[in-house]
Amino acid sequence: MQFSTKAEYGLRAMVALARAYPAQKNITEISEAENISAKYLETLIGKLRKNNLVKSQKGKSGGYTLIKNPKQISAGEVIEIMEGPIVSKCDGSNCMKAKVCASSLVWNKLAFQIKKTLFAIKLSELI
Amino acid sequence: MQFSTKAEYGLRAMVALARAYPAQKNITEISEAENISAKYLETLIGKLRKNNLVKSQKGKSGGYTLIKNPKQISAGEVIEIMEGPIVSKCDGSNCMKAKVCASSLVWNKLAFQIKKTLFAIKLSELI
DNA sequence: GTGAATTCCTACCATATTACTATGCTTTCA
DNA sequence: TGAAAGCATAGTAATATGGTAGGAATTCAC
Repeated sequence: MQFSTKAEYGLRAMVALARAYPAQKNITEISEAENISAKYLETLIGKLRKNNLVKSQKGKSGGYTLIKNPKQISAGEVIEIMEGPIVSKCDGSNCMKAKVCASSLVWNKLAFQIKKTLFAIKLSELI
Repeated sequence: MQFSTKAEYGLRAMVALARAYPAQKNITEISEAENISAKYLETLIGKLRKNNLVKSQKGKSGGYTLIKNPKQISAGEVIEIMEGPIVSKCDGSNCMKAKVCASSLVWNKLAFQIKKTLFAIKLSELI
């Protein structure tokens, strides 16, 4: 039940950008400040850009900026983008033979609580 | 952020044993009822035995029984055994260079909520 | 307008994990 | 005594993880 470094790195990069907001930061600055491989971070931050959490400026003196105010971006948004949807299990196909899918109650409760927790945390609180 | 089938299968097996409690069930019975590969389940249930959640009776007419009452066993116990500890991130070694480890707040809050949720659900509620 | 600094794109790669399967031994009861 | 159960260990195909490599495209400072 570990989260991958993708979620962690993505979140840390977003917080770094939140600190600079509304100014921009480039990959080198973020990767050095956060001690994350620059090349890897480059591919990760691409996901955040494609999902409209950050915008980029190309070319010399380019970099990245948050698209929204840090108050409007939640940890849940970031983590879902980096890791995919939260706890989607037991759609029925796995446990059709069991009369009642006993474990679905667990996954549903859990997914609800995780989402509630993560979407309540805004980047502005993490600066 | 998916849970593996190990957690799911382990939980379903435990619920199946809870239904039978205090009688025993064998691998074939559980695997057929839950539609889980018998051989795979055998290795999974071994973990539950080594962690003292179930006891086994060997030999002909053998099988497995819960060691405690279903009211005394939580989903959290089962899932931690099957998947390892819940959300242990950010021990400091990853993010020492950042002045404050911004993401640790997220993982700590999250781990707390996940544990609270999972340890509050008892097998007796899932029957 | 040239060059350096930056992002963007795609492919590759080593390792670990997952979800099994296979084989065979050991134990126990009918 | 033999069949039915659990126990132990190893193998394996597919996928995910956590990167690296190389270079193309863009943009700004000069």
